[in-house]
Amino acid sequence: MDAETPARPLRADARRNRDRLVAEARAAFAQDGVAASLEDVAARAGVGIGTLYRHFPTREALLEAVLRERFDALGAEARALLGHAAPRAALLTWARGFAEAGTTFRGLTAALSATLQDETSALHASCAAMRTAGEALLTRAQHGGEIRADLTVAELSTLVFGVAWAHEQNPRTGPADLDRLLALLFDGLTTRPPRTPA
Amino acid sequence: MDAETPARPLRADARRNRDRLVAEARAAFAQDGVAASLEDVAARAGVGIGTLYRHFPTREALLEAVLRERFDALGAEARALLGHAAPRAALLTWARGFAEAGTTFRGLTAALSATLQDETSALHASCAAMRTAGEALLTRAQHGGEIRADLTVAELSTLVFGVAWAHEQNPRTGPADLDRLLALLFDGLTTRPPRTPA
DNA sequence: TAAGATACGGAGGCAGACTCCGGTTGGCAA
DNA sequence: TTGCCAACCGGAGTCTGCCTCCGTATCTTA
Repeated sequence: MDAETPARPLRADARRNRDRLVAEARAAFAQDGVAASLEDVAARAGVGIGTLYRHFPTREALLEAVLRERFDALGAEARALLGHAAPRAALLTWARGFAEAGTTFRGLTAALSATLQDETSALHASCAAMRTAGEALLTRAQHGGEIRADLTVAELSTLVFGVAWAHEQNPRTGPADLDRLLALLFDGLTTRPPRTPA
Repeated sequence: MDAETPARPLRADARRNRDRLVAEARAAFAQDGVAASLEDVAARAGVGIGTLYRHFPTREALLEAVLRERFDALGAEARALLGHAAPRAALLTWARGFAEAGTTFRGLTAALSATLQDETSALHASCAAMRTAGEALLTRAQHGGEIRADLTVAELSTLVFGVAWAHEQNPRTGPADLDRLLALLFDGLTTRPPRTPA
């Protein structure tokens, strides 16, 4: 599970190439979305396409390497939120982080959503900690009576990703719009006395 | 708005080929999703790829032809729902139809969402009536006090498409799951006394 | 410094989008 | 019925990107 310490350390040139590939992939994904040309990534990094594929057999593997740091941070943040006094607010904060992570690159939500179905994918494993922490936050908020008890983690993730994706589709929106959509999701579309902020 | 009556009627062979292309495209999209190979569509229809591109310059144009009937029916249904006694239930019914239309073919929600941003696209025009009818339904439900007054049509469409997309991502789900997700969206995730069905 | 394990690179095969233009044909006028 | 030509057809060709394979180059270690 720790790609940083394989049985044998990488040769110096291999290590160098791998690092440059990750850096250039990040730039390419940011510019062109997750569908960026891998040949272009290799060219930017000054290596051949064969080298890219040796290090990262699939696009998802490369994506995972690029996102690893972000995911780790989000998992840690989620665990920290468990100590937070307000369960519902903590869950909402986690959901926002989850949604934002999914919109880092254009098309990322779709890629994540697809690979999360596939338990053999590198991205799946990489997300697991983040989701597990989310589950704990959800359970706590439900025990506190602030979030409906019939909601499952799967449903919550699905909805949050759906909102993140929908937000990503509209090029004219900003972070405030994502907050607004998440608030609508949490509060619902129906008129009822607003819950006082937790 | 009426692509069926151009300045000059199509020549008999052209008409025949166009009809076969639409029929085969529907089958191919149903089988392989909206990313189905257009060369394959042309082959199934027994015409050259050039013929396909002459009739439908873009994948969206072909998609529009395939979906036209469905969209027209949904617009009509939405207008009929305006006479419905229960505004909130009527809006929810429309939302479900909207979401279901978006999941007819795998990948359709994404395609629709993308082209709806582009006012020059054929799909955009084709959806306009459907969305306009939805706006009327929303306004009515808001005037009745059943749906929060601060919700815009744009937000509602975004959220419904987000839910439809998220539902489509999970291959293990059925129509009942879509209903459940839409119910969560309408009612919200927060615990409050449930609204009595309108 | 030499051997061999490790890594590199890009040619090449494949697939699908889209264009272009020589050849074909349906439909109308005489 | 015939002849004409605008309208239409078809698929070869070009381009882009994915991914594999293997001869060559480089690093590491003894």
